[in-house]
Amino acid sequence: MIDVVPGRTPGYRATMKDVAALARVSLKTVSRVINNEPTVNPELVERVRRAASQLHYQPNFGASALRRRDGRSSTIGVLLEDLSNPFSATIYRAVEEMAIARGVSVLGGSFDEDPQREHELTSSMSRHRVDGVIIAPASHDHQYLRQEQMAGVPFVFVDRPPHLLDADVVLSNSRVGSSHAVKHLMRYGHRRIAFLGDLTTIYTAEERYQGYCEALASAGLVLENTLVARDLRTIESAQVVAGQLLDAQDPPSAFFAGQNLLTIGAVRAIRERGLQQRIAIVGFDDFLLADLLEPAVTVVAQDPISIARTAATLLFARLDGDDSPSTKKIVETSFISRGSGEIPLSARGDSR
Amino acid sequence: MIDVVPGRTPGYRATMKDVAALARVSLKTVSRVINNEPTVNPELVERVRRAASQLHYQPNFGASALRRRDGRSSTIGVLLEDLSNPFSATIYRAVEEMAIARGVSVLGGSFDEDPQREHELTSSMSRHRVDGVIIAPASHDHQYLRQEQMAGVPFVFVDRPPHLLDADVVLSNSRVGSSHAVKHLMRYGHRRIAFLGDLTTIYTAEERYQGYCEALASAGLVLENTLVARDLRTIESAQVVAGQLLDAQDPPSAFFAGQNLLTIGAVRAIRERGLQQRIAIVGFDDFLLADLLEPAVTVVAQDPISIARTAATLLFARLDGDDSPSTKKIVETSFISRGSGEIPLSARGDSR
DNA sequence: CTGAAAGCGCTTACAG
DNA sequence: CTGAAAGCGCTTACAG
Repeated sequence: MIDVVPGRTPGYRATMKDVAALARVSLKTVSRVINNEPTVNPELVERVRRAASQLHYQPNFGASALRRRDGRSSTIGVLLEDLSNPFSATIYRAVEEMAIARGVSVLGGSFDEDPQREHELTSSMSRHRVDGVIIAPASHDHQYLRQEQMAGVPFVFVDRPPHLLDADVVLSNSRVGSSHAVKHLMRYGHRRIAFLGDLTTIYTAEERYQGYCEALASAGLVLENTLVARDLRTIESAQVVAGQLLDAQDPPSAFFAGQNLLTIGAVRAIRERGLQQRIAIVGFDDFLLADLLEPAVTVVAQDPISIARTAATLLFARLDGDDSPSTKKIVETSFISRGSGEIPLSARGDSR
Repeated sequence: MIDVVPGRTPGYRATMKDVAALARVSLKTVSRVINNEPTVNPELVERVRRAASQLHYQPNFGASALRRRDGRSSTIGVLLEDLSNPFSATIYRAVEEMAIARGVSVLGGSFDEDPQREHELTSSMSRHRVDGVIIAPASHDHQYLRQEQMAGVPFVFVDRPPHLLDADVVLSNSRVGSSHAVKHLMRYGHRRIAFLGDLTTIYTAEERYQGYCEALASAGLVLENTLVARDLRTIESAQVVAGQLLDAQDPPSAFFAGQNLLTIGAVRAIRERGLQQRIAIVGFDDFLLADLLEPAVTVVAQDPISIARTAATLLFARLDGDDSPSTKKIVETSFISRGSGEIPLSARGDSR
């Protein structure tokens, strides 16, 4: 008798009206109780709660948002490169944590570096009337988001900056971290340092390449194009290309890999050739088990949790009314020496 | 003049009414065009589209769902253990792919094995009126979801079955996969095989333990409690416990680890002691780089993509009206021999 | 402290 | 093929 409401067909959901009827109060009183307005007679509150519970009443966020002044949907969008890669997944999870604490749900999406998909997903977010968006964009022209911004939806960019749009952004210091890594290799005597990079269209991939170039330039080294391979995306492609470099006439003595899958690919190529004690490598982005390989892999580590928290803090501040000028936050990278980056040049050829 | 609508303050969004006024048609005609109803004069279609585009009109899903007969929000919930772990993230991503193809957005959430959080997040999904839910539950009593089901919201369980609720479920064959793994170790002569397991409250952790027990029983071996460690969650805890086992009087000659973090912890403990060529180990769940360790790690691999696709296919079939009895799908595991599971018993102590 | 009326943006059900 | 009216579930704005 408590669970079953007679005369209701399956598919039925209780509404405020039903709760009001059962509690013998007006709709508006139910609304007050559900929204915890303090000015309701405790006895009525009790009656309404009992009725709501009996009918398993769940408020309809959509209907409430429709009429509300602020129109808030209690939903944000988190649109990243690929939620199945650890960097994106960690960011998503850290944002989720802060969102939940505010009673906000998260609509997640992955772009896979496809600008078309970015348009579709942001458009979908707009139709769902999300309250705000955290985005690691795939495209390079974000003017189209202007309308959403003007409609009051804050955007916080992560990992990659907005182009032709004024918005908050949280970035890793990719260039400095990369430059530092390459200088580190040079300190161990390396001069022929190969660079493996992701798609040139990706902001961070370009930054990491620039860091590599700057480090070479600072040592008066000439950039050698034969040692640079870009537009690599997968372990396999990096493995093939690194292998070709190692098999060439004048191979590199060290690698700097601009992304963790590329690092792994290069490590595979090096090990295939039994060169793991002779060829140095530093990777951008840490990865699980990097410390268990032999030698353990030296990396430039990002801090995705800090990036996510910074971004979510910015977003929620905007939602709470902060209308100060847009800001750009830089999250520093850290350098983790583990062995593979500390193989000196002289080791090359030693016991071949 | 195209981007700016005079007299509109920031925060303004065009509605169908605005589009109708600009296109000089009725609201209903705009609705027809937006919903691609075929019975509209092409000239009016054109006028409406132009007006919608000029005003940057984006339909309001919430308002539309409110009035619609089916009440569909074009949203599903995907609630998993932890979206930042690779198993959950892969499932999420594969579901996302299928959802996008249907124009459905995904609300994601993580339970972290907390039943309280499961209640909060499912309740939140209900208030958002999601059309369906894919869930890897943390709790063991799902009667409370009955109301949502009756309201027409299909639930598909993944990785863990529903309890006290009739719903579709997609599971890995954990028990068989585990039993196979342990028998594999026995084939290499091992008799003292340690088990490392996750929380006993987790369905799959229990199944894997049962598989371990069955394999021992099938060989007439007695289960030795000193070789069993459960309720382990992290790399660190597994590393400590595995280390204690290895340092004990009569240490195991092999490990079966019921989860990838536990496998990694055990591998660390084994390597700390320089025993990697003497102690065998098989892990449940594959992980990136398992093949690059020395020896490479033998695992029972799950197929999260297949689990996700099976679950999403079931869910969307339900949304399309399938009301056949609930089904239980089993996704087989596969065994990947890489070396660590093929270390024979005789190797123990050889060169210590 | 409580409630009746209007309206959020849209679709339904109907009339022309 | 097109449109005016009603209503989805709720909150606002107001009156008592």
